[in-house]
Amino acid sequence: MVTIYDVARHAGVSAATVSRVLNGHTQVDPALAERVTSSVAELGYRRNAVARNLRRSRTTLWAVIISDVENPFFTAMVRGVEDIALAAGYSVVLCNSDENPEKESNYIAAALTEQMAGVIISPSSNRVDDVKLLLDAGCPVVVIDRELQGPRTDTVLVDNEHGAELATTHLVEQGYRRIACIGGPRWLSTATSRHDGYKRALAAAGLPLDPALVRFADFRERGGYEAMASLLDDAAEPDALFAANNLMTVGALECLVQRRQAIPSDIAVVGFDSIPWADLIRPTLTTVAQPAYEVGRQAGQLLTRRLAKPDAEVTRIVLPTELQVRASSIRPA
Amino acid sequence: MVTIYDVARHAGVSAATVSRVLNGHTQVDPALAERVTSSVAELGYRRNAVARNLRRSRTTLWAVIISDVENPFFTAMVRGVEDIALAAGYSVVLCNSDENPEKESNYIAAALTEQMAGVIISPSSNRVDDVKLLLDAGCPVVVIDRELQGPRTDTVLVDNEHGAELATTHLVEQGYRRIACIGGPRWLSTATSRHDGYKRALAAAGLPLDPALVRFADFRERGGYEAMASLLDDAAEPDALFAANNLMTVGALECLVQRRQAIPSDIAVVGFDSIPWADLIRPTLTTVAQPAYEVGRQAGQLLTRRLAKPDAEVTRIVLPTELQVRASSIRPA
DNA sequence: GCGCGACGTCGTAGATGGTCACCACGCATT
DNA sequence: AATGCGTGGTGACCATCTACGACGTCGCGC
Repeated sequence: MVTIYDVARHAGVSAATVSRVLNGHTQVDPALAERVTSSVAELGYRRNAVARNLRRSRTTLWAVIISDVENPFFTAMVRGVEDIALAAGYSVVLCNSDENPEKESNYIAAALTEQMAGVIISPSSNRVDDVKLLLDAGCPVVVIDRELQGPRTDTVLVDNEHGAELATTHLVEQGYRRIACIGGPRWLSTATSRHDGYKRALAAAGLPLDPALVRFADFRERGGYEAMASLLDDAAEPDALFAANNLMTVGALECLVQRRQAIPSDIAVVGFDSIPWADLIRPTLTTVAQPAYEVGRQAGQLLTRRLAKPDAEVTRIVLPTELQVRASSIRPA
Repeated sequence: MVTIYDVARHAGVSAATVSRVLNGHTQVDPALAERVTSSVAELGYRRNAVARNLRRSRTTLWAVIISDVENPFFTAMVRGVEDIALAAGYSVVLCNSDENPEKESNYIAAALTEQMAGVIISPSSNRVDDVKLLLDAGCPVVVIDRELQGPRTDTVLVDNEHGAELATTHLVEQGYRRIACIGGPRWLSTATSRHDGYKRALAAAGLPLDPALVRFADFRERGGYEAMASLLDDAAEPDALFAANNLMTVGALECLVQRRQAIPSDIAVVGFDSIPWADLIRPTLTTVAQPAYEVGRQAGQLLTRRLAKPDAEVTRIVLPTELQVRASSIRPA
């Protein structure tokens, strides 16, 4: 392994000078700099980031802890973060907590011991302690997608309540009256906000809130499937469904297809968060679209800003959602 | 920041003893160990991984460089790698090269300067030099999904040629005669193997290989869409389509839907690599399924093995593919 | 013309936080 | 008393960065 000393010896200068040339903050005699750069090339030197990080006691890594790599929403978001990070000279370490608080804790611990420059996280739980740990250690944190009670951190969210309200109101306007809701885990702000939007729309329309039409699942495909099955089995007799995230929507659809329920004539469906290739599904699917990529970009920008100015005031960004009406929610004439 | 020396002082032992307790290779007096662990807890000490990595001149990070985070095939694969890595005490750093050789080079350079323990890569290009760099630096590499000419590395592939042959033969058996092929970038082994399988099946059936029925695209949705449009516009008049990856299949389907081509009566479709929720697409889609998660697992196992035994002989694993027949390729009576 | 101060450039050396080879010491066994 | 093993401490080392000081040059003022 060729070190900075080898380069120094080869170029006939001190290691400090090599370091200065490499980092370029300080002025160095151009002739020496030239000798250094050519020595670097000749020896094939590449600096040891580990040693560098130790000495500077910071790294150029961002940990992005997401709750599900297989959810297209999160991968799109990661792309947004990535683009900002790269432009700002950071690298992204993607960590998949899998909606598992245990794994999440581990990744947070890793971010600390690895001295990551910053963390972007979509929390799987409400365990605030872990995030506190990061903040106490002076590690900037941006919370995305899900709000966290307690610690004051930069946050990027979407307007969940409004989106859910739009979706439910749309179903009401189409003439549906027994609108079921498959919600997410009650400890996640996204789940409660979307459920609130659903309730608010019902109230605004003067419709009763029937507990028999509500299920809470886990934001995953399997959970959506089972919730739908339970709605059908318990004879709740919904004429429409609002599902609070993309994967649960897919699960519910699979259940409906399997049970030969026609959409939207037997039951209409609106999902929250788009699913890829929604156009290919038959009938095409009405969804509340969220700007996933943009959420990632904004989070990245918030993090770069905080790294530059640690004392900047805490920001909370709420991006709009949009109802995209397709065939699955249009009441047949 | 609390260091190992603070712990040592607090526990009344030397730093070496603290280190030994933390790492646990050597025997330490249980009484001392107890004092150390309680001091660690009391002071909230967490070891500095950067310093540790520097001293040991190795890390516990794997770089997984994939060519597209938004392709479900790769995310499923990453899950497989992750499960193995975690069990073996490593963490996964996910890097998205985006089919861009430039980005890929950057990530490889980062893997080197960051002293990553190993690299798992699905190459976006045939630039062998970068991979050579890793190998020369003694960094173990596992190549996945796409074969690389030249450097002898552990490799995990699927049986692309056979899968493509199965798909094409299936279309032939259904009575289709003008079977189009949308292939991938010619410099990727997956693309050429799948194209070879297509050609072989045609030859076996005694069908001519009509260049007017073949397009080469980029393994992305947009590319598939444009290739399909070109096939239709140039009056190649295919009665069936074999598309060489999942995203291009989706693109082609979108084009067909838009042009009101009925599947499979106007044109039958078989895709390579499953797409999520294929059951919800109408008609349901016939695909060649690959064991994505298993590819990741095997790659992870190969990497752990090589880390344990650097001189183990180079392994090349080829996993089977399987044709899953659904509605899109069944010729109407 | 000379002296002095300022500035720019470069080298020396210490610091970063852990790990581990090596050594020392104590106690038990022969 | 000598040997050996188990245990714990000392200090070198990993590769880099950077504060500080030294040295040389240049300009300005007397």
